[in-house]
Amino acid sequence: MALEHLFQGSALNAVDAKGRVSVPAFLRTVIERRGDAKSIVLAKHDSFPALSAYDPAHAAKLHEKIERLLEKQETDPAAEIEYARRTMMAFGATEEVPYDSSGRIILPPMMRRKGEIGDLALFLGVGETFQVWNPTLFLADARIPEDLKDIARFRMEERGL
Amino acid sequence: MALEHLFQGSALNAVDAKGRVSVPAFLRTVIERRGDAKSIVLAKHDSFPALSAYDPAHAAKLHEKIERLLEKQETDPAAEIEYARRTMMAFGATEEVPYDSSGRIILPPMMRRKGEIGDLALFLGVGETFQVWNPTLFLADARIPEDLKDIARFRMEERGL
DNA sequence: CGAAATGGCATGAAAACCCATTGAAACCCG
DNA sequence: CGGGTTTCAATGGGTTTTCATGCCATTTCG
Repeated sequence: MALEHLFQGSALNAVDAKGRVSVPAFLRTVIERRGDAKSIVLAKHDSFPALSAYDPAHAAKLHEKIERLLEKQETDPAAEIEYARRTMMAFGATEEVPYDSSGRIILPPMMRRKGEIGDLALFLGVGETFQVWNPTLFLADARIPEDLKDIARFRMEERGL
Repeated sequence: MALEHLFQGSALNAVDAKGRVSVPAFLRTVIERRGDAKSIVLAKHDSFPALSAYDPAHAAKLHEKIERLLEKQETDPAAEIEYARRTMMAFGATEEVPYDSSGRIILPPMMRRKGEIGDLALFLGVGETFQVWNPTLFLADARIPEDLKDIARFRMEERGL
């Protein structure tokens, strides 16, 4: 996977009264290089109080991965439940949201709650996916390296906060 | 298989006095991208007290899957019974229902009973298919991950329940 | 004729769309 | 290298469209 197809970088954008946020342009270009969809898939992050996001093409790959797991043990009833759980999480617990011509999505209320996003959204590219954080929670999380927090602090100062 | 052809997302819709429900628009668009039918096939879910649903074109794939299961265990007589059971379920115990111009289906009474659907229907996209749940049963099922239940709870709060 | 099924229309809320502004970054060119 | 200009990203606001759903008209069938 070439670097042009990996998500990287950070940005701090405003969430407006309608719940709209601009997806940073540098993330959109990656999305559109990885496929031709102008939308992102949002999910609750597995371990952080934040959202995990990726392009639709990546979601399709996730699906194939799950399908292959099933093929290996399709007669086992316990495996069927496990398969059901995974597909439910991968697809039921996610939302695909298109961005408009100016690159904005509307943060679905459910995702906004799950990620505890207020009126600021910190975007963080992490390779195959990117994350969306409430910057305050990011700074408060003990598991986040200090150098990364410095970046968040810088982004906040940039806008006078 | 691209994401444009996979079911994902969730919604909680009302079942009216006549047993009609709107199939969420984001599921209908997938149905109509996978074929040109404006209908869905309903079946009792294999392992959950819920309904499993898919587009008519998907029924053929289900059949192939059952065939493959049979070939793996041809010599086992119990497997033959299992095959017969699955075939009967896959085709006999299903109903195809069209949705009207406003996207509504009439939940067949039998399916409504099988899925124990009351006056609320929780739709959950899970890739190749989607599920229709009584949200109360969904919340009560020990096999469902807590993160998914949060979604159901949110959908209920959204409509003030 | 009455009850139930079905199709079409009306409404309110939410989402998609369009245009305008601002401020910063990229660019150009002497 | 510097000053001016152009481009583009982020954001605000208003308008149109779509969706879910209630309601009513029409049909169907016992």
